[in-house]
Amino acid sequence: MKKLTDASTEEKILEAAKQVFMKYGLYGARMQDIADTAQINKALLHYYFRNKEKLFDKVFEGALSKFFEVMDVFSNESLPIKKRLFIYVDNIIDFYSEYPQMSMFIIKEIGNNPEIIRAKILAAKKNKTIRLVQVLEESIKKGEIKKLDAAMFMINLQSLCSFPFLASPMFTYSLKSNGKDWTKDFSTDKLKLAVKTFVENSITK
Amino acid sequence: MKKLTDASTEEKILEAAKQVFMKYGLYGARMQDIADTAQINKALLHYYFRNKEKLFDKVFEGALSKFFEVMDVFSNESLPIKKRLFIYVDNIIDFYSEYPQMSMFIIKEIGNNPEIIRAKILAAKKNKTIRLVQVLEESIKKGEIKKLDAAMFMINLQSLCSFPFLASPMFTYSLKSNGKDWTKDFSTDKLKLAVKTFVENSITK
DNA sequence: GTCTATATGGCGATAGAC
DNA sequence: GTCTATCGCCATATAGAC
Repeated sequence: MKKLTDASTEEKILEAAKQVFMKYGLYGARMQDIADTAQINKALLHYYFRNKEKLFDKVFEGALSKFFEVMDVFSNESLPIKKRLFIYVDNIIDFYSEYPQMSMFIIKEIGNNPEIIRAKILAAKKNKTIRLVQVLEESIKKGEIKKLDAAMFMINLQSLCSFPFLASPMFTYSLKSNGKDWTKDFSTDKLKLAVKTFVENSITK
Repeated sequence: MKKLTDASTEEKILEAAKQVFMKYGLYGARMQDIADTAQINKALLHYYFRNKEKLFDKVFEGALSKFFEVMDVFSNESLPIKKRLFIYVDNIIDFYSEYPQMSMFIIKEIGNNPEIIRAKILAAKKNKTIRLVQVLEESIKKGEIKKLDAAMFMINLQSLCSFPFLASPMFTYSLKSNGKDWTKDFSTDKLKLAVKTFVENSITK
């Protein structure tokens, strides 16, 4: 979490908005809450970003471009598939620990107005081409990955990396009921390890 | 989706509420939307269920008891761990294909008011005791599952089974961009197979 | 640019006729 | 039980002083 005191008003707002939107979602988030977090007046939010939706979009755009940076590892053809997958797992989990609700946002936004999202994504990814599924297909053909549909492999991978961040309230709850303290036990390092274990077991080399 | 025309007003409301709450969540859902879906007047919602929260609770209770029925397979001590895991995967995926937004539903409710949820869960699961984590721990000790934190194994499992239903708009979108037709290709059977493949690879026997 | 005060609108909830 | 009309709150958004 960035310090909010030594930044420009605009930066303070964006950082506060990121925190609050990520915690409560677009509808659950309150402009007053964002203003309080940024330690500025509520009217300033509208001065800088006109309205709630535009402010949300700014946060969303920032997240998207980071997302595509992370995906870029799959365009590095020189690395072996296992190495690329492991780097991807590390990077995407770091990304989600900064934007825990990001996958839910993308999901909802895509469901609501796919054309707008398509434009935003095209703008964010610029010249980068994401070929995750193609890369996986080639690896499966070459026998580097155990026989499994490439699309399903990708879905499994995304599930393993995304869901724990969405579901952390549930795990906190259910593990506490089992006498575990999730907040104390959980770390992104543990998650990275767990995901890599599952992924590695489904790869031959 | 049940037919709404040939049902009692109370049933029509509950079915409509289920649909709308599932789609938009507690805060995102609009009473007017529920009334329109049920094809009745908004005031009737309050006549039958007093307020929004109580209506939501009714929907939630129905969901919870179904959920615990599925979890019950882990209390069957006579089956080997692999068999239990596979049955669980089949059942939970069938459950989510009927209630695709259920995990998000539970996650949000737990995040908002955990104490109330704790009471509801205790009421719903009645005499049933869920020991998923304990069962996994024992299996890891016995060497039936490759060395991995039991809690993390459970999280991986939940991720694999839940996330694809939450994220189906995203996969539809991204696979379409790759020239695949997800809606045509995807089936719960494929997902069951993919999850079992990942799980099996992380089990020794 | 930043603030206080206020307008505007949406939504949950209620009153009361039928 | 079902409806129309309306209340009251709260969150977004704006006006206008400084």
